[in-house]
Amino acid sequence: MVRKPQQSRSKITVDAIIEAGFICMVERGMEGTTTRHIAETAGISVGSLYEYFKNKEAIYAAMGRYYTDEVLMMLKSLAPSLMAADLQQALEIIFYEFSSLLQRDNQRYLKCMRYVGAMEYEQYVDKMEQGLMELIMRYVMHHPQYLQLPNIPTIIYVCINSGIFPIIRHLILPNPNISFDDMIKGVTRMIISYVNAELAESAKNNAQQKTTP
Amino acid sequence: MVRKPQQSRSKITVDAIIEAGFICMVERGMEGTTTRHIAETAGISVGSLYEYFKNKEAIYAAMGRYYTDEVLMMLKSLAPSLMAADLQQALEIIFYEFSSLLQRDNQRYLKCMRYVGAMEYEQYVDKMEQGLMELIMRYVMHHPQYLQLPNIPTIIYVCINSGIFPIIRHLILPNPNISFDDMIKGVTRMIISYVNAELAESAKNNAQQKTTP
Amino acid sequence: MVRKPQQSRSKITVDAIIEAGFICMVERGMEGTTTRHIAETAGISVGSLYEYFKNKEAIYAAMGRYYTDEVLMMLKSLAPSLMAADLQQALEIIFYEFSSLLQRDNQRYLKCMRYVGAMEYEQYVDKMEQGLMELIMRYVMHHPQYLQLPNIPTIIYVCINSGIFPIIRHLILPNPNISFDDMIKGVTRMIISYVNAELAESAKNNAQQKTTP
Amino acid sequence: MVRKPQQSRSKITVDAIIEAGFICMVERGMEGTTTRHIAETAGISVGSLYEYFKNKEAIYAAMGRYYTDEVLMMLKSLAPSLMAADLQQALEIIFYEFSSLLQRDNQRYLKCMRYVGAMEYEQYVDKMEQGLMELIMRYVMHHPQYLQLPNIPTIIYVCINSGIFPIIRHLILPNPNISFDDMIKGVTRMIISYVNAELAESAKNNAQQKTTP
DNA sequence: TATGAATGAGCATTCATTCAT
DNA sequence: CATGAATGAATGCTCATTCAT
Repeated sequence: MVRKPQQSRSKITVDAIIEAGFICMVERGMEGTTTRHIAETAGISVGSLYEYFKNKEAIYAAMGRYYTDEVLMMLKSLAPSLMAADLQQALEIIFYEFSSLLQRDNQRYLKCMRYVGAMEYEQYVDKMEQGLMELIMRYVMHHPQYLQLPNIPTIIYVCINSGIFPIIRHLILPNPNISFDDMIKGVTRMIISYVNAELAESAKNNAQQKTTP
Repeated sequence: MVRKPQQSRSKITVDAIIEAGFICMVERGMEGTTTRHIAETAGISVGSLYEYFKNKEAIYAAMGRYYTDEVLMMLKSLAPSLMAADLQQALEIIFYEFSSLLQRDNQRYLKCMRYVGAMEYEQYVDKMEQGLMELIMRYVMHHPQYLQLPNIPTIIYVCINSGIFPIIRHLILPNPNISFDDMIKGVTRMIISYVNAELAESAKNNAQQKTTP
Repeated sequence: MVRKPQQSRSKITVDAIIEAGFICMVERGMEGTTTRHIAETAGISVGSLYEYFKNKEAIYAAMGRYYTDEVLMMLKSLAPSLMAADLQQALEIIFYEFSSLLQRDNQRYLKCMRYVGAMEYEQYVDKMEQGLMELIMRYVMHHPQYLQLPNIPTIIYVCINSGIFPIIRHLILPNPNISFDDMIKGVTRMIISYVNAELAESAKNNAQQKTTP
Repeated sequence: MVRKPQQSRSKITVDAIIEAGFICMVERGMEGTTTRHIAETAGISVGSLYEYFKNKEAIYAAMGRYYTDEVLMMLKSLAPSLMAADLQQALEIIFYEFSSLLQRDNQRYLKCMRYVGAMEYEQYVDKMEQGLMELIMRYVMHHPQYLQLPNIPTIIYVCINSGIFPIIRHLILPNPNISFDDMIKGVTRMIISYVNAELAESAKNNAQQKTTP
């Protein structure tokens, strides 16, 4: 039996550093996290840290990439069941999976979201959005009725952002007047209403176009 | 008519410091902003800075309050025209006014939003949310058809967050495929569809209840 | 009836500042005392403080003079009763009066003694020592048997310092093994033994001198 | 025979910092001594200083311990010759050794004594007093006639403090009328007179007790 | 390749002192 | 005379980064 090639020594250390970065972020916040802490947590020396990362910034960048990859992997693994689901089910699956990803490991990624503003996070958002977009397009292909939708890019953009941010917001700062589940339900209903309304309008316009000429 | 006495020297300096804080935030980001920079920008000495603010933290807090007050004032001044408007107009007014507030003075407030995570921003969010809530409730009173809506708190929460965050997001990181106006249009349509759908369902349920017994 | 001439406005303020200096010293220690605190406590502005004293140093100097004067006044007022007392009584009077002076007003002077090292205290010590010396010489005149003592300056120096410092030390850092009263009693006995021993030796030498020639 | 490994690099640096602390204290007094000065004098950077000491306070504490240890070592090394000496010799040995310790290295320790009031010096005093106490008890054991002394703790306390402080006082502020040697002689004679007087009284009391019953 | 001691620029903050009003 | 806002040098301390071993 052939062993899988072991992760290289180097890869292991890099991962340990990234992991340590997340742990420090959770335990002490961004302001309280120093390179020393990260190195200690990773079980290496500060010197070694700089062997693997040019500077602190680079560690944060790697953490961002790591997070992005996790999201993309999650989307990929979700794809099959999403394809088979109706819109409501699909949305709920995504929302709950995403929120559970954010909360994994002591809310590791959620805690980091507080500080995304301080980083150049355009790159990560881009990649994640692209992944979502792809997934949604595949979903539309599997459910051709949505092909009638006008301005698909706009609709997708609006749905993604109106879906994701309220979730993050509620996880960071829960509102006592409204439970997380209710919020998810609300957001889902909103998106479905929107899509249905656009579909209905599109249908009406099409009918008109056929009648008018 | 007697003029109001000029702003006291003290008030002027405090304002100058807050203004300087925003300017530094715009020019150098949060990490790059030091008390020295703020003092210099405000045209005073470091020593004086500490005459007016206990510490750096206190300056950020004052900036937060200042921003919050601006938002509340904007909402207040908008109230009359909103009451007279239909839902779509009302939403568009709010969204555009808010986005222009965020972009005022070299995107001063927008740039600060990047760092809200690093502060204790619960207090500001609370006050702003409360202001919005009040306004919405007044709107509902003026437009009694919306009183039929079930789960009003949930609906309001979802609409606020699904409306505001996509705007902030697009201002910070515009999407080349979607213009700002299209996004606003989309969000507005989504909210209206949502509200209408909820209204319709509520009407149906009411009808059923009357028929069934 | 003729009023006593009031203290001049200026003298009153100077005294208030010195008083404030002592109060701050008691309440916050030397490190914690700022010119602002002193001015506030004195009920005047910082600006005025500098009208009356060249700088902080000058305030401490004035406090030192004030303390010295108090000691000298105490010695003066004690003189009559001391002259009438025997050595043991005289010593105990001085020791108890001195220790109560140090502890007056929340141990004002005792607290200051902790910091004398930081000041140029030569001048104050000189004046106090001179006052004591004078008093002791008067005592000797009233009690001629002590004129027999050899090396009077040395004996006085030793008695003063061996008497005063242990008192200060015990007041600052009381020793649980030995009460203040026991310590005073011990010091008094020691000095008396010393003086008697020197007297005895002196007498013996004198006798020898008379016999020998 | 194998040489002991050299002092570790770390121990050397720590010692250099303590040494630098004393030098700065001598050259610029407590107020004038900054962490920067200490670091410079020690030939290291401020950063390194804080590798070895948590803060400035900790440096002063180490200096205090260092001084205390020197005193204890001195007492230890003196013990054999003291045991063999009579009381007068023993006292003079201690007084001269102590005064030469205080004056070592540009009066390093003497200069520091000026500021002990500003520190929490109870701990150091405790250890030193304990060392002295032990030594004196051993002396008493070797010279059993002193076991007759009543109130031994009081006598020891008084002798220690009446012996030490006048020495410190004269070293800091010499009295032009009294030479250092004369002062030592005086203090020694005083202590001996005191001890002899107490012994005599104790003997008398014992005699009385035997006769009276 | 790994280490961790060393660096020093930089930060927030204080406070004695000045001076325009 | 009195005020207190303004000053800015100075302080203790941190931490990302380097480099000799």
